[in-house]
Amino acid sequence: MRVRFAPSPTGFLHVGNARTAIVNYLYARSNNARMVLRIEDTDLERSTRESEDSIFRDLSWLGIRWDEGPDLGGEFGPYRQSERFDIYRSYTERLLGEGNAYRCYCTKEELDRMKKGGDGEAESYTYSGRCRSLTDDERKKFEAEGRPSTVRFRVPDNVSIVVNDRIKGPVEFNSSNIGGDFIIVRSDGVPVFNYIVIIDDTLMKISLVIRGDDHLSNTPKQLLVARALGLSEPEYAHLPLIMGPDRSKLSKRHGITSVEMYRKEGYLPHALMNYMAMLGWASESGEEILPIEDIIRQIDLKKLSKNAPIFDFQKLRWMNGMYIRDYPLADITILFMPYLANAGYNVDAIDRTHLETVVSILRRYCDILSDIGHLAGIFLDEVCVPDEEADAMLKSDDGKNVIRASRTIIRDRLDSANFATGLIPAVKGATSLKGKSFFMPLRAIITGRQKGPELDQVMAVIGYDKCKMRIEYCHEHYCS
RNA sequence: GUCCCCGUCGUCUAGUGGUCUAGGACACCGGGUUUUCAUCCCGGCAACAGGGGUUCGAUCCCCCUCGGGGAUGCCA
Repeated sequence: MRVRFAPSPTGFLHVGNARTAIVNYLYARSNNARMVLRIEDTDLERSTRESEDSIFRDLSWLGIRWDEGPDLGGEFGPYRQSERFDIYRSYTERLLGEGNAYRCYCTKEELDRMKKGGDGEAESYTYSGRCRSLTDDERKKFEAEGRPSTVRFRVPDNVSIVVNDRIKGPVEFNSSNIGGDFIIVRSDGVPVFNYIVIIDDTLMKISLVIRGDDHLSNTPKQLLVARALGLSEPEYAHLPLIMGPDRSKLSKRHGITSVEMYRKEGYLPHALMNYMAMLGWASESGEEILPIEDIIRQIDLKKLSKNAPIFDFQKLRWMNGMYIRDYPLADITILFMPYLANAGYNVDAIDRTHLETVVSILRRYCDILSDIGHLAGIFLDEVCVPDEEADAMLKSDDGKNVIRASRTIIRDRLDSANFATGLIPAVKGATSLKGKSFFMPLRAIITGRQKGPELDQVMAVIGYDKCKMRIEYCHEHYCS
């Protein structure tokens, strides 16, 4: 059994394509199938090697592994369509020779005119078939004029084509309404997708094509080509497209859509894969967060939803947070380090055990790794410059009272051994404040914020010196 | 326009001719824990698109309508 993922390298890996890749991968793992990575780079203008590299990197980051591809080779290569033109050429000659294809000399301008003329219904246009039955003389005349030509596939009349889709069930098309004779080779000699995709799928012995729903309507064209060429036909499974909140195809204007951006913002690959697997599928138990291995064990094409799901950014975020909280502490600490570095901390200089303690407290506040950036200061900064809320609190009478009392007490009555447990009751007694009017100012002094982890926990971690320094800082700024 | 696909809480889904007073999760709202916030725990709100059939009985099967999406490229 063999499956394939066939991206075109014309940009970053989009989450929609990523889901196709993920389902292919999960299916392959679950059925012990080989996974082929094929690069569909026949759009010479838009395809770039950089895109290809970034797609490889993003797939790898997600944890997707393939068995054959441009980077690994394999017995059915080459795996870039741009390196297979000779193969396609021989098929084109056969099609031409057997009358299943013909040269079309219509220019773009002529085609445009045909579209606009007629009924005025540009939308319902199908190629008129003007060049379908050119005489030898007419053909020679066009050639003599030096007219460039495309190659069109001769679509037979009124033939029923049934796609036995593993997700949708049988879908019937009639050859008479798939848009007429379609171009299979451009005037510059480069073959087009709808033509060569089926050649590659059969040559690469793909048994099941799992791809996006947007290809379903094109499948009859591909099947017709296969029949004309006598090629075997793969099975198909068309995945519903992922939608944006407005129910149109998910795109940039809906939010982040590139896998690369999710990686950079601090989503975990397992969380992303788990979420994407849940988009259109449910586990037997109804659990939504489960190890990839369990998903592989349970996944079943028949259980995939036929509805096009809306991508729920919020739920992905939530799920990522769950992963962050469940991760082994030592590992998640390492994953947080680049984000701490990015926020300006010299992570290598910080004791690892201390860092793990900080992370163990702060990860409860993080849905994505980058969230730690604005929280780390509570533990890692020397002094915490109060934010707007904290500033207002510290300017109040209660605020100043607490600052003064804290300063006196930590300087004169406490040391590093007893301050963490002693400061709160001592200052409370000295100010005779209680409840929020006591804790909120103290929190503002120690952390510069009005919310965050429990104060005694913070103090125990930052230590006497840092605590004292922060109190002195506030005294200087608010009481003098 | 034409062809094709799809319609269960706001969202992702479970369910299948009676066990459905339709289950779970996110979001939202309320409560508890936290003298804060978040985490965590408990509770609540909320859906079978509409209309016809078939049937003793339809969310489930069939048809129509409506709604959404995709295709209709010398893009993939």
